[in-house]
Amino acid sequence: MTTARFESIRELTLFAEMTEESFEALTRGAYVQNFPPNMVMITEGEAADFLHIVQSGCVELFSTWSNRETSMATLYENSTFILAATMKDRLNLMSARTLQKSRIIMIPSENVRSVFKTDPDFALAIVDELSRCYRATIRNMKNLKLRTSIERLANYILKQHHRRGRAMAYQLPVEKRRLASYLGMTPENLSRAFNNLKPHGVTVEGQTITITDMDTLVAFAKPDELID
Amino acid sequence: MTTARFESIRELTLFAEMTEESFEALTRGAYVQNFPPNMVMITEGEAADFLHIVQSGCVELFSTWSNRETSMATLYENSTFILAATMKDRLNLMSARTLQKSRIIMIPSENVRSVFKTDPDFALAIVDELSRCYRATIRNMKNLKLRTSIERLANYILKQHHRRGRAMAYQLPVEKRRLASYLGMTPENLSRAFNNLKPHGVTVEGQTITITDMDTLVAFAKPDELID
DNA sequence: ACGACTGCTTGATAAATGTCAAGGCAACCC
DNA sequence: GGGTTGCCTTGACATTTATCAAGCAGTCGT
Repeated sequence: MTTARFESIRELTLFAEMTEESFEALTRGAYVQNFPPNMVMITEGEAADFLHIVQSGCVELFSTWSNRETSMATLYENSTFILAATMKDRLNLMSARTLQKSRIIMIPSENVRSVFKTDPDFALAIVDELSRCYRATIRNMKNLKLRTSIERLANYILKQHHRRGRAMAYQLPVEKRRLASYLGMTPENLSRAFNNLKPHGVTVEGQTITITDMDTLVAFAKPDELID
Repeated sequence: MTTARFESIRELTLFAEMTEESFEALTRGAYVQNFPPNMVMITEGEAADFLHIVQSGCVELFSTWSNRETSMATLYENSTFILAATMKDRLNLMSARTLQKSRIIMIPSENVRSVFKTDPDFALAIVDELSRCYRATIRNMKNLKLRTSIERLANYILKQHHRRGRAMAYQLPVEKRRLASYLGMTPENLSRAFNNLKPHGVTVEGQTITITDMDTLVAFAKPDELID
C-alpha cells in the first residue's frame, strides 16, 4: 500500500531509485502542509526535525545577524532544503519563508537518517543531492568574492535567460529587493546596476528583462562554467 | 595485510568505522606524495580523479576569474578536500596549492565511490564530512554577506583565539595577504582593519595578535554560533 | 474613486573598500 | 656588508556601495 499523497515526489531523483519498502519507511509520519505567502516555516537556530521538499510554490532561504538580513537562495518546486542539518541532526543555519502560497512535504529527519543506513541507493541519492547543493554554494561564493555587483547582475540575467529556453525577454522570478539581497546589494544599488547594464545590452521595464545585445552582454558578463 | 603507509589516516573519523576490507579496497592504488611549498596541486576545471587528504603541512583552496583570485579556505592536517567533486565525478570548482612543504594522500575517486556503495558505515562518514563542509561554507557565506570587513576580522581573531586554547596572544597561521583574500578584502584594507580594531581591544605586531580587551572585542564582534 | 500601502527609483551624500605609489623592515643571498 | 627581494604599511585618491530622503507608480481594500 503506497501513501498516495507522496506519489508526486516519488519520481524525484532523490527518491526514484529507492525500494518501495524504503519509500514507505521514509514517508511514515511525513506530512504535507499548505502555507500562505510570506510565512516563516523555519527559523535559524532551531533543530532540523524535518527534511523539507517544495511540492509547489516558492521558498526563500535567508539568514540574519545583528539586524541585518540576507537572501541565501530561492527554491522552486521539487527542491529539497535543510538536508545537511537533517543528516547531521544539527541546528538550521538558515531560515525559510514562503514567497507564494506553497505546498511543502515534510519528512521526519529521523526517517531520512535511518533509511539512509539501510538503502544504499537512497544513500547514493542523498550524497548526490548534498554534493549538488554544496557545489552550488561554492559557486555562489566565488560569484560573490570574484565579481562586482554589476557583473553578478549581468551573469544572473544570463542564467535566467538560459533557464527560460533562451528567451530574449522574460519576467524576473522574484521581487527586485529580494534579488538585490541575493546578489549581495541594496535595492537602490540594484536599480543603478540595471541602469549601468543598459549600454551592455540589457533593458528593464518593471519585472521584464530584455536582452537587446547578447554579444555585448556576454562580453561584459564573462560567464564561466565553474561559477554559473 | 594492511598498507602501513595509510595507517595514519585510518583513525580519521572518515575512515575509523569502516571494515578492514573496505579500507584496503579504498587505499588500493592510493598514494602519498610530498609537495614543496607553493605548489599548485589541483587546478579548477580539471576532473576530480583523487580524493585528497592533508597528512601534514598546509593547503590553500583558491579560485580565479578574470584575472582575479580569492582564497576560499586553508586546510591543515587531517583535512580532506575535493570530496564533493569526487563523489559526483565532476570538475573541481577550486584550485589547491601548498603553503608549506606538505604530505598529501591521494585516493582514487573511483575507489571512494565504489566503497561508498558497499560499506554503509563509510557512506555515513562521507555524508557526515560532506555535510560538515557544506555547512562550513554556508557559515562562511553568511559571514561575508552579513558583516563588514572589520567585523569579519574581529570574528576571525576570536575564532583563532578559541582554536589556540583561548590564548590571549598568538601567531597568525597564514600570511596577511592570504588572510585578507580569505576575508574578502585587499591587503591594504586588512592593515587598516587591524588599526580600526585597536580601540576594540586588539593589537597586532608582525604576525602576533594580542587581545588586550576581550569584553570590548566580543561586544564589537558579536560572534554567533550560527556563523562562527 | 479614493486613500493607504508597497515596492521601486532617483538624487544627494556618506561610508566602505579598492587602487596606486612610495617607503619601511626583515629575511635572504651573494 | 650591501644589495635584493618579498611582504607589509601608509597616504592620497578613486571607485564602489550604502544610507537617507523624497517622490512615483501600481495594487489593494473599502
